Amino acid sequence: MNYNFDVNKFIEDFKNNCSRIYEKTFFKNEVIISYIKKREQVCILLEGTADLVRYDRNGDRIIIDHFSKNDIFGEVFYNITTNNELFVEAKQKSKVLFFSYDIIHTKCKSNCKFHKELSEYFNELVLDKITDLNMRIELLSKRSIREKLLNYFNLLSIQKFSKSFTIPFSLTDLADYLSVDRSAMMREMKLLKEEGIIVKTGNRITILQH
Amino acid sequence: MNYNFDVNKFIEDFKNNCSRIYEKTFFKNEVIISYIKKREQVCILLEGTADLVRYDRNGDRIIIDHFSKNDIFGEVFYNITTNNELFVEAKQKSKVLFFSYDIIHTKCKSNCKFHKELSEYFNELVLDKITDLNMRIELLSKRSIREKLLNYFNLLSIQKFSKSFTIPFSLTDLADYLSVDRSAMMREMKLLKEEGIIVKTGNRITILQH
DNA sequence: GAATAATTGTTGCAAATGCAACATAAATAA
DNA sequence: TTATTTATGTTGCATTTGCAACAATTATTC
Repeated sequence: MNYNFDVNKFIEDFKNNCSRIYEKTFFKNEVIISYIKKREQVCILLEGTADLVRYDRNGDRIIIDHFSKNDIFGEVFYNITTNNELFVEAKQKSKVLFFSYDIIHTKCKSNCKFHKELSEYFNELVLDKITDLNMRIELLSKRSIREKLLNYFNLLSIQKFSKSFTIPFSLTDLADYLSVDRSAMMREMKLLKEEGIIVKTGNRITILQH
Repeated sequence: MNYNFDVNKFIEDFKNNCSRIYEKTFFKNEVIISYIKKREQVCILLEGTADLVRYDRNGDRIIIDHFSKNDIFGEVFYNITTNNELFVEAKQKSKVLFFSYDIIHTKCKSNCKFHKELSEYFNELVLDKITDLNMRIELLSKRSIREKLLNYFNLLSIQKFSKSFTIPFSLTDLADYLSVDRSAMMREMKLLKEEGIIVKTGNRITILQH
């Protein structure tokens, strides 16, 4: 998406002027942020990919969200009610922008223009986030593994403007994302292949009919 | 939740001053808004309850979201990609505030203070919305009907500050909301009762252990 | 480059879920 | 009030899904 907004220039200016925003790089499997009650940190993913993960009391891992460039995350968007740890983990080398939620809608002392820009940019990102979450809810609402897969493939296809695409997860992670058993998901993929609905070579999928 | 903000007074002032915002009352089963691509309507539910509903290509009804007082909804939050109609339906007599998304972040000609207030209030509501959506995603991620029910009951219990509460849905709708078969859900509720985990009389639940 | 770890792929079997069909109770309309 | 619709509650059976255990392939580390 194009926000008509030069993030990198903006960040440089902001960092020079504001000092309440900072950037950090993370490597694969590092924890970017662990959600803590009452703090109000917000992050924007500038580069890389990351997952919001929880291990629930059965030991099941849930991938609650999957982030890529320009996605926002942080504890402001979450009501922390249980004790189960909730954290965002880098899936590859990632650059992340950190700031506190309150700087977005309050002016800084110097009344700098960067706050205004961040605020506007942030609003766009928030709308995108809500849209993504709604799509994910529809995905999880599908009643069968088959429907979840087909729906997910369809979303990727629309995103990539093509009937062929690579799944941006490992299949193990995809199963956690769709909230189904991995082996059952593999079985269903096999059936979809056998029925001529998709072509699958490794993590690359082509939709033939839908 | 308390936003330290007098919505009703605000609305009166706004309607008198701005004319780009209006309020309407709906009765049970009436369609409040049908989501249309490219339009950018936003609604705030002032009174009553309503559901965001879709019928998918299998004829299954999905309750994508359930709204009560102060919830926001509208097509800005949705990417309309399929042809399946998507609409919000009043579940009881409801009062709804309508306006276009663009009025929130642009000043009106008279530079009135209401825009500023609406903008601030709106930001609070947006955060709440994201929090709700995230909770719902976790709920739908639960791997079994039992886990979904217990998780949902737990949320209600926290919301109502009590181990006893009334389910704000019909059980038929709750099944659609949790995205499970109604009879299977009833069976699971029965088991939870028999195992002494909950007490259930009609739509009233008491959690005994969890 | 060999050893180790992680991911993909497969299958039998048990358990959970959905489907269908129905009975009963409650709410709504005539 | 009575009739009609809608919601709740129940059960047998078929299907789907999850679990467990393993083989094969691909990445990663030493």
